[in-house]
Amino acid sequence: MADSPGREFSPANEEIMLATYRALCEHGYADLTVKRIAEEYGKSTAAIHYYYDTKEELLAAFLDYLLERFADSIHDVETTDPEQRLDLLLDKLLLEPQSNQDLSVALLEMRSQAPHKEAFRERFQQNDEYIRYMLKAVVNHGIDEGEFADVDADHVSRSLMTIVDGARTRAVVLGDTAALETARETVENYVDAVLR
Amino acid sequence: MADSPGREFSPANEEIMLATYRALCEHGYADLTVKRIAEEYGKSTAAIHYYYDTKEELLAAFLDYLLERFADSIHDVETTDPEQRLDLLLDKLLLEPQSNQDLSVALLEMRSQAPHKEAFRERFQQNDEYIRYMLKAVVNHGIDEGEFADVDADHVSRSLMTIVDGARTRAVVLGDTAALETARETVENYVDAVLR
DNA sequence: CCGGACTTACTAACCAGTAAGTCAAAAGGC
DNA sequence: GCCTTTTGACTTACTGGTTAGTAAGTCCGG
Repeated sequence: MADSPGREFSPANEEIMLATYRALCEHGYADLTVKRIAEEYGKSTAAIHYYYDTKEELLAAFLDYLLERFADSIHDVETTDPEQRLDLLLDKLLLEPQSNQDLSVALLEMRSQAPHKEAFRERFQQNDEYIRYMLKAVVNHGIDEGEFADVDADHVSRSLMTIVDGARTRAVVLGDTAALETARETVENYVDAVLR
Repeated sequence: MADSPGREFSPANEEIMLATYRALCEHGYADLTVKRIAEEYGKSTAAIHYYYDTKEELLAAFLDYLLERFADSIHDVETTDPEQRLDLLLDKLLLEPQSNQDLSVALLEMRSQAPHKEAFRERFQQNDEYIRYMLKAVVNHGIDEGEFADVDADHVSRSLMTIVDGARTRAVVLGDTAALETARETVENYVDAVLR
């Protein structure tokens, strides 16, 4: 699961990913051009096309880069006590995005392109599946230990992700900076009511 | 509150709104051009510019058109019993979008542009405020009648909208056709747990 | 002297918006 | 009731700007 294609990651590649990241935060996805990425990269647009034939290919690679890092940071939650572990996971999902508003904006723009771009859709689906898998695991663990009520872990984790996605969407669309914290409470209420 | 600017709605204007609607559903927001709207309209691009100086102005008018219609359909929920009325409102919010997937896709694309386009942001904010106002009203009504527990109606309505927005986002981004129905259950659980 | 990592210069396509002209129907004068 | 003029609703043709992607050449390290 580490890296899917064989090519990945000369140092130049990593620099292009970082340049794409900066260009994306600065201009948003809708105004993200190869030229702007090249400017952040400090070279010509043809230098970008030397590594990536098309813009689409570059952006697919960038999504891999970004989502893999996010999945890794989720994976690093080490606490094993279900109660505590679920709390930490929800913190990661809901309080992390506050640290980079520009990225959240760009990510929603990219997410909204999923219906039109299969490469995007696949990656967002895979990422969502992975996070829900982690949530299901901790919920089932809690059930086994007798800490949580005997619920449908799949349904609960879908509900949690719905609240997470809703909060992220509202934070971006409405500029509601409190949306994530509010949702952190909502999700706590929900967990209290359903799991305990 | 009926119509804000003075100009609105010669029959030609209405036809352009419908043409924009069709072009948007067919091509998505990212690929929405004046030319494509003109094709749906059956006239030249200059015919569009005869009525709207800029594309931005046209799209702002279109959002007014669309969101006003949606607000009207929410307004038409007539039941007064709080329990039943809340159910009907949530049905409208969560089961309506299933009927037009293409529009849902385009709307999320437009929502994701809110941080970059003030005209969009204002309109989505106003729409959200109106819907939350309706939800708050019914929750407070239920509290007054002794049907609901004495909760913070503002917080509850924000939570409900977070679930609604999350479900819509997931339906579009992940192509999860069951997301809205799943969220309908989630929201029912939440209402049960918090209000009763 | 060869090949990887570029650069400069270009193309073809597309975009929003404009300028100038067309045409039918309404308005106005008598 | 007829002629003329104006005006509203366009069309065709165009502009300047931007885009992703390409072709051909350059330079430097091994």
